[in-house]
Amino acid sequence: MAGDDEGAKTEPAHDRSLHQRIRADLEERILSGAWSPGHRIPFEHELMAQYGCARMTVNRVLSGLVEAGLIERRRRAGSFVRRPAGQSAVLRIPDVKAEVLSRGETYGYELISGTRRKATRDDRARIAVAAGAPLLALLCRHVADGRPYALEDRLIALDSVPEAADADFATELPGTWLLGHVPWHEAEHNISAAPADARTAARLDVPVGTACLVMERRTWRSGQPITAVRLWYPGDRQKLVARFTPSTAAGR
Amino acid sequence: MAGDDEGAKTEPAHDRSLHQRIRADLEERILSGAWSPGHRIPFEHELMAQYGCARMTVNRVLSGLVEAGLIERRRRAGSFVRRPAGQSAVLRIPDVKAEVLSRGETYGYELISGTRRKATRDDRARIAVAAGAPLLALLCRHVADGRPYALEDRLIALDSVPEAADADFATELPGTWLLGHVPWHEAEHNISAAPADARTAARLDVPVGTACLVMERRTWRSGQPITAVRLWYPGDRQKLVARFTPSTAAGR
DNA sequence: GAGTGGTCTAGACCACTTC
DNA sequence: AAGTGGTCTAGACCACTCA
Repeated sequence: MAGDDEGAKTEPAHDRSLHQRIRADLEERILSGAWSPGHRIPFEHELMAQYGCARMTVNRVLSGLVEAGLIERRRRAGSFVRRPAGQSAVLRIPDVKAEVLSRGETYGYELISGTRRKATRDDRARIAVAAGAPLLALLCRHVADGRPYALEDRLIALDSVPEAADADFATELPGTWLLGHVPWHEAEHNISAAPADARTAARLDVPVGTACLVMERRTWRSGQPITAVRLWYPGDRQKLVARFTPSTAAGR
Repeated sequence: MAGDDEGAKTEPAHDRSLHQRIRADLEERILSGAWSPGHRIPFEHELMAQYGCARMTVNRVLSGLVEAGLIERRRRAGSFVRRPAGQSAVLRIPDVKAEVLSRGETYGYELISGTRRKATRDDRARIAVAAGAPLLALLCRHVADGRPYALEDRLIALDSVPEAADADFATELPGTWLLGHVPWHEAEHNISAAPADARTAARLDVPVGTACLVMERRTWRSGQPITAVRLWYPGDRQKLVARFTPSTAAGR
């Protein structure tokens, strides 16, 4: 009958749930190379027999592997180990404050300037607002252990987030404030390297021309531009991101 | 009875499957902010009633949202919209060849040097092999539309991948070759900015000191180091990565 | 104690693909 | 035509947590 079990569920609290154990089993075989790319993994009914469970259970596991990008499935043909998608990788970028704190350094923040203006031609290359739309332009410095860590150059579209005009960015991080007022959003990131110009160099307390890591992030909410931010990190000091990738993930 | 339907499945090919429609519905509400962080979304039995389906179906959707990091669930309490995890983001780095081709430029490749040596102290800072372990050190140039695009400085652990000693890296991309011979692996990435030293600048045909984007990738397979690669991109030319993130994803 | 989510079952129908 | 995966059902038991 439904809900009962013949061996599998008599010991549910052993370690993890059944589908987690099956998932781990299959992942191990794939990641270790025991099943190399192109290999056909057992059919659902075979896995049912091996693990003594219902088809829904193995199906759930296999669907998860598809979502993780580890396998692909074709009707009538079976399920196959996928080839890793090129030299691709999934990275994760923490926010600046978390980044500094995770390095065990003290974090500080200063608002250098905050001005309201109508979008210029240059602004509109960074943030897709109408010509003349009101913007808030912020320049902030992130400090780690007393030394400049990153320079933040941010535009906020006041048409999309009018409350930002009244926020006090001298005490509150713009990124944090936005998170609290614009719950979920889409973002696009762009990483490049550039030499520090005179003003940037002075604000970061590095020589002019220092190679900097520049991270640009543009943010939308339902198609409306919210903010565009450029973060300048002195590249000679320390790095930005590190992340390992057990799977291609996020492919779809 | 099982397998039959009362309204939902009479029109299965309409658009997407039922759980995909439910998922899209809920995601839209969350991403648009209609349900802001902390909001309690309907209980499973409420969603069952709303969509006229079985609990497994809504449960599958909600489990997916948990995996995507959009919601969190607590027994007895319910399911709640999560706050976006900091300013984090999931990026994706394509491999160099795909990157160049996707820009619509012609791709070229040259092996500058390939030598076999025992691991030095400097090597071991980059790749965690035993002292004196055999390494293959490769230096390659990626070319886009005839101009140097990136410089690849790679170490391969021959203990882990002995076949690499016989590969012809003058004609085959090291990254591609490794993908074909070391199916799945874990990788760690590190992005920084650095000025081009004299040799690097010459090989990239840029002035000495040009700010470069440096991407370092270290790769393991079941704990065994496979390869460590440094990619130098002239930062003044173009960028490296861009990616948008609808959800926190990959959180676990 | 009651209600939530977490998990699992034993079936079912269907679409699609390959044979 | 046969067999695969894709999806869905109507239950069930359990663990956990809150009131």
